[in-house]
Amino acid sequence: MVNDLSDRLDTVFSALADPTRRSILERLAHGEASGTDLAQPFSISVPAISKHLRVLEEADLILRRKEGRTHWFRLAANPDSPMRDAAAWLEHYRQFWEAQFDSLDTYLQAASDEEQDPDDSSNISGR
Amino acid sequence: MVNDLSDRLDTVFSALADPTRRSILERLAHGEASGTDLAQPFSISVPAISKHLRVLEEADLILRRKEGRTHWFRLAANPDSPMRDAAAWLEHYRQFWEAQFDSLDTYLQAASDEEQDPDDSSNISGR
DNA sequence: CAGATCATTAACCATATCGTTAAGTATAAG
DNA sequence: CTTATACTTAACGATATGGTTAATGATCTG
Repeated sequence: MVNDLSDRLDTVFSALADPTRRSILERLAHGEASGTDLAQPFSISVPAISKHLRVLEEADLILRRKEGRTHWFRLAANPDSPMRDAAAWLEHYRQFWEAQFDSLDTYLQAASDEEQDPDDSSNISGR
Repeated sequence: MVNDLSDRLDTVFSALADPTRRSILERLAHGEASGTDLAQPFSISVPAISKHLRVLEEADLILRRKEGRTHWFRLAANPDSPMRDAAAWLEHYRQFWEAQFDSLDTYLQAASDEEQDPDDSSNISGR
């Protein structure tokens, strides 16, 4: 099990860096599915899917339940899902990215406001 | 240059799956820095840093500006940054994860009034 | 029991990744 | 011109990743 935040981020980002694994997660967002269900849409072999499922499971992104010979998989939704760590990490940068993206707009808006509203001395940056 | 969404997600998630690269991005969030600046905090060799910078650059996460012999790097903040794709992808799942984490009655309530959480200020999805 | 089904593990291969050291390129400074 | 500085490229090695086929395990079904 992965405990350190940086290790968790490594693990979750690399788990998400594969299109087959992202597809599997998308499928699981619609509900629990068996290994066969999950393998069906792909042209790769069943063992390859099995390995992807293992990667997702070890990243704590999915959970496995065995019922007879069938393995059922579902998204691991819990308060310390590594997905939250990833989302939090990205969110931090999203704010930066949007601030940068908005800066020209904001500048132009501030410049035009200044003509009508000279009282604007506030700092735009939130961080 | 990476164009397909799935390829962009592959590229950005794998770029983010390395702690050194995430550290570099964190450093660059504070402002532009030279290669030397960026290499300084790490115990790895300068060529190793150079490679990480190339990976981030090719993922369109950073931009390079050459001034004499010095290379200056900054975060690539633009409307179609792949970081946005990554954030949007995760955001979709974050909602699912939080919905699952919330209690059953919250789920039932959400199902009955079928409205968005007014507290949710992080909707960045363009779709 | 015998065979079919669901899935994993083993063994292998090709390619990618992350690091190294050594050499090369380009620019600045003495 | 010579040397120092900033950085990249080349060549290499160890390990990881993503796929394959073949074999194995475990459970259901006739």
